Amino acid sequence: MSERADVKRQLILDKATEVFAAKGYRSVTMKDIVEASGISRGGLYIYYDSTEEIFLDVLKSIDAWEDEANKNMVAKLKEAGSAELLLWFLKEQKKEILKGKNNLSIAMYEYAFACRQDGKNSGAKHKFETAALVLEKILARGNENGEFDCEDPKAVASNMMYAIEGMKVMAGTVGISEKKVDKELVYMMRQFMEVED
Amino acid sequence: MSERADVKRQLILDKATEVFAAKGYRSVTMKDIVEASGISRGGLYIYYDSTEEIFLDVLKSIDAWEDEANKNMVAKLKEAGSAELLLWFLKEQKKEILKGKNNLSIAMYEYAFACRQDGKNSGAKHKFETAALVLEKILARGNENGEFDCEDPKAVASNMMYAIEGMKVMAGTVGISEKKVDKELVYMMRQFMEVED
Amino acid sequence: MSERADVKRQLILDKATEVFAAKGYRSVTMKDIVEASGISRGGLYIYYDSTEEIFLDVLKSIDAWEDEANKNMVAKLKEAGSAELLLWFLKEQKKEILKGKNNLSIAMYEYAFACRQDGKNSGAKHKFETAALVLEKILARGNENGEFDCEDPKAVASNMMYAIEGMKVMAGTVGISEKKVDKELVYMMRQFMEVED
Amino acid sequence: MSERADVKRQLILDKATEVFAAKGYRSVTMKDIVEASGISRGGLYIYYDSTEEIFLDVLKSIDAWEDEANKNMVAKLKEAGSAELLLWFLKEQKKEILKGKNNLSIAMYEYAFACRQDGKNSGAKHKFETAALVLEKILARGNENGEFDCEDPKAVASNMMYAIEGMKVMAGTVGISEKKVDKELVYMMRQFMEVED
DNA sequence: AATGAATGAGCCTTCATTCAT
DNA sequence: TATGAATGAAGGCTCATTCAT
Repeated sequence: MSERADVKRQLILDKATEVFAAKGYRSVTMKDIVEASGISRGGLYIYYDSTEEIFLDVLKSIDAWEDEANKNMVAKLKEAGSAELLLWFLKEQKKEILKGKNNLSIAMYEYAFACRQDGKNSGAKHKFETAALVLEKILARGNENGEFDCEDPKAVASNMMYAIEGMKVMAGTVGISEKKVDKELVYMMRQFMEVED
Repeated sequence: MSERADVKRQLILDKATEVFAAKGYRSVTMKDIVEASGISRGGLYIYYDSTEEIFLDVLKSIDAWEDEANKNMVAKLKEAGSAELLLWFLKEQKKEILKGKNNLSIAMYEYAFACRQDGKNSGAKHKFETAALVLEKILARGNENGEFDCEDPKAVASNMMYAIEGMKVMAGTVGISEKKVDKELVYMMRQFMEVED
Repeated sequence: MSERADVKRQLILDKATEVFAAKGYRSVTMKDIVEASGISRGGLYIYYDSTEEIFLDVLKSIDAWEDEANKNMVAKLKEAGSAELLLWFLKEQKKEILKGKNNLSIAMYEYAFACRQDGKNSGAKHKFETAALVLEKILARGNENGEFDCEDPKAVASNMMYAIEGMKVMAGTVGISEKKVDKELVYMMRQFMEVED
Repeated sequence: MSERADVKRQLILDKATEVFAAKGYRSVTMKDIVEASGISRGGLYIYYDSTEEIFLDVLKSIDAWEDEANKNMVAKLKEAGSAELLLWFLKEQKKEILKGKNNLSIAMYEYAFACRQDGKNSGAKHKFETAALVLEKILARGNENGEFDCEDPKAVASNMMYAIEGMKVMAGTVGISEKKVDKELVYMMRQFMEVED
């Protein structure tokens, strides 16, 4: 029953995602996931051999989801207004920032840090670069159709993503208010478009 | 006695700092620090009861050092040129970013994340805000004396610090090239001053 | 039904025999046998409840085969020459010795040792004594018809079997060369008959 | 405190020897040895990392003892009578055989079998060959001084050792009576000397 | 103060055995 | 019957922490 197994794996992934969001990467034990997912110790080992394997699968499923979202956004570049797309993009980023102490950023950084020597791919780089690229395309398109005035979309996108990354991390650790996030986003938008307060 | 003890504590702190920079916060064990500092298991417990206690002391010593540096910088605001001070400030930040996979940022985030519920103060917030404040003062002063053209120093400083924070984290995990850092810093400076390539 | 079941049991026994020969007794797990026999975990339990039960059945099937062989040999005592029978007997023993690291001797000893307290019959004693008895009969018959000159066939048979047992064990563990085995067998035969080199 | 450690190691070895003699090699767990030696789980790991390491140390200590005994015996070859030495040698072998179900032979064979592929040295071969060599020297010396009449000491020694090995294994598994052992030993001695019943 | 051996709690992993399908 | 997922007991190992010296 491959389907049955998939359902189980999905259940494990869902619960594990919560655990990683709540505890980070390193301090998560198989026991934590066993308890969160409500299956037995041995049962978990049928599907996954280590927390790392589970974490990588969590990342993969998130990646899949994000790639899909990014693809959709790029597809809409021609039809939709750039400002509209930008707002949607930033809203997503904001949502992720504000998940704050319950998002996966810290876990991802812990993991990336833990295996920085092993040449393992943590996905963090890909995630960052993909988002930057999407943002760059939105800006470039907005330039073309006159919605934005942005000399160097690549540079602006890169800078914005670093700042957003910084906010994610701060949010995940010491916290950040929604108002503060809005302020930052508006500040950044003003560099290439008019924003009312 | 007390002096002797201080010497010992300092030795432990120095070695522990290296360990935390290399391994992050969570995966550091007392054994790691025992081995790094070359004193005995029992000996270490005379001075510190846990890795957390040691880590907090590491943070404290760094804080002290940075507060000193910041105070110096503020003191120089009147005498020195703002551009000069800014360059010095950014050079320090760049240095920290480029320490990359061997800086304490990840450890600090891990710690801040680990104790985000306990209301313990991780120092990360203070560090961030202090740096932002110094930067803001530099910008404001530069505005006053015509070196910079920066409408909202507070907003600019905040944004820059988030981007710098983002770079620190990326540097500590997936890596970042010096060229890239320079590019970002130059981009940010251009918002309020002229920078040659 | 019953026949079908017998076929299955035989399949299991065959594969299990290989497993025990390769891994000994104690370190064989149900999983090993499941994998070797290609049936399911649950399926195996329909036929056998433990590795011990399987092993005992393996022993039984070997015993049955050997008893048959021994019976044949005794039956031929009158018709065939004693020297000829002896050679056949020793050739069989030699074959078993040289199976070396893939024979069941070690597994049998492990099993016998494991249940030496429980009063369970490991079959090892029976196997040894039966072989000794057959050998004794061959020697006695050879004495009668003048082929051998052996004062005490019982003692000789017993001694030979211990030495053969010793060789089996050495073969199964540290290894033994065919030349060495031949030398030993020839040496033993010379005690009661003439053997050319 | 190297001495302190040695005492502890010796205690562990002594208790572990009993455990291996009683349970063989494979089924011995660290827990068994922990319980037998009365120290804590973690404490045992200070001295040994695995049952294999302990077992190898057990073998080493036995080897050392036997090498000493063998050396003594060879040293006495000139002074003492060969028959006397032979009796002493066989008495030792008999003693070992009759330890029966509590000797280390089975454990040694289990170990040798377990690591027959890895090229690890189990010591079983060395033990066997050393004993055979000593026996051969005793026989040769007895030949020289007329106490024995033994054409080929090497062959006789080898054959005897295999038979003795066979008895050890049988004794360790299915058991053997002292009377039976005596009978076998006397039978073997008669091949080269006169023995009264 | 200093040492490092000793302790035991806790996590990892495997495996015999059961059970729903 | 047959399957293989699921369970939980048991053993391996590490590490924070204590304690005799």
